[in-house]
Amino acid sequence: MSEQKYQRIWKTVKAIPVGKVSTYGQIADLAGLPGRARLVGKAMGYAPDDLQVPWYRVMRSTGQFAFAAGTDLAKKQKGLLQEEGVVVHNNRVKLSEFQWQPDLAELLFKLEF
DNA sequence: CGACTGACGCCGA
DNA sequence: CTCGGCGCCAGTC
Repeated sequence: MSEQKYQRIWKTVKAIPVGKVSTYGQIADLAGLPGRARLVGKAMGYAPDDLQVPWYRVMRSTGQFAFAAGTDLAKKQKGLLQEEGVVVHNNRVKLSEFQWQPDLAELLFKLEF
């Protein structure tokens, strides 16, 4: 199995700081898998609980949640983000304000690729 | 092996 | 802003 890819994706997602969000596409790029946004989505679903991957900080490139408004997961995601101070409006987040802007030093330190 | 299915993304109408 | 269409790729049937 391509366990290796998932490991890299999970590690990258864990590097997202509290109070910030990222997108599936951005994670794919940072994990060295450009164009594999869908794979990131799968990786979130397969992520083991004990890894404590902050999947709720990852959304679509539009700032929309990955789930339809009203669903359990969407509500959970909204709650968790608001606890971190991220403003959520109509099932979406203002990326221009909350998207994670990783700097090289941070990536080298946390990802170690 | 082909068809279908997504926690996606971009572009054009 | 909404649709439709296409690219992408691991899993499943």
